[in-house]
Amino acid sequence: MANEKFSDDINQLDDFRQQHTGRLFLYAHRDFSERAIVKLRRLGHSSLSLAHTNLLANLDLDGTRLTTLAERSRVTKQAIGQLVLELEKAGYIGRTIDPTDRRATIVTFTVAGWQFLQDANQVKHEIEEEYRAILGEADLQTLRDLLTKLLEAK
Amino acid sequence: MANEKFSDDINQLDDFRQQHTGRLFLYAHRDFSERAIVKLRRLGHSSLSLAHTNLLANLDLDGTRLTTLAERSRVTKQAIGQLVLELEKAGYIGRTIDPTDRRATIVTFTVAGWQFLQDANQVKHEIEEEYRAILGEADLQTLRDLLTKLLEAK
DNA sequence: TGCAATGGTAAACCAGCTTTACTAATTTGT
DNA sequence: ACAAATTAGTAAAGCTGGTTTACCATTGCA
Repeated sequence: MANEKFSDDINQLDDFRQQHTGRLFLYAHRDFSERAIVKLRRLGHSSLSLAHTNLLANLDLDGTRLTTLAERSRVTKQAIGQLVLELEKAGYIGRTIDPTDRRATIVTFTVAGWQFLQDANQVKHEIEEEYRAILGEADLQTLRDLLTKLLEAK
Repeated sequence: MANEKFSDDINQLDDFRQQHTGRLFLYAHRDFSERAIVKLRRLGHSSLSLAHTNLLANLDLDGTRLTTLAERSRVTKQAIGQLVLELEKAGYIGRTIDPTDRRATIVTFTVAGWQFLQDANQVKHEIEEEYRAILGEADLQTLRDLLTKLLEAK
């Protein structure tokens, strides 16, 4: 069916076939995420993933409000709420009611959570080391800089 | 609670706070995806997104087997099956049984599907033009090259 | 005192897949 | 020639990492 109708356009297909940049971004994220999860599992952190490490990295030592965490992580408070729930189940954080505002929840580290944060940080460094081995120090930095520039221009 | 226990470690937090590369990839993909969906909607293609464009770009003019599409798109045949279903509902593709192998399905363009493919291609070019405006021609190419190198090294 | 703003929760959905488990048709090995 | 393995595809659930819509409880301000 398509043959006769579209044969004039066949030369366009070469252009269509080129992998678009969005697809490269998707695969890159998944690559990083998969590497991270494997490493976290090996360090004994099951059931948690990259998203949780991001939350913990935004937690102050003396505890942080959920809404503040949401702003810092650049996601909705509902999303943070879900991550907090999972981290709480894993025993990595605790919640207390803010005495100065009883609507608010203060999220704090536990000892296990502090260990998770350090392990997550190590994982991050390991993966970036792997990337450095592929691209070299300068090009990894270039990649990060270009992505940052692209996202900040939005 | 955390205050006394972890105060020695406070200097480590600076390192923890650095946005990891995986997060940059995630946001970059979402940025591309959002731009694409907005543009596709404006061209009259509702209910379809980036993933569908990727499938269509791998369709031969005379039709292609579902399994072949999956290999070219680098996803599972289940994933392709889902996309095919949605494209079929939208009237962009048709399916026929392969007469030489009755297990197999041949996926072909419709006229509307061909139009969608051309529109999707235009959208891709528009977004990359927007990125070019931010990074410049050379740096956009560098970004693409670095991502490709990273993914091929896997 | 009343009502909007703020902190948080609940449930459904979106995007783009994968894993697990299966059926039907075809090919291979003996 | 016929059973076993392989291949094409479907079905349903789950995963990663969120968002939107709708809501309740508390607080702040006029």
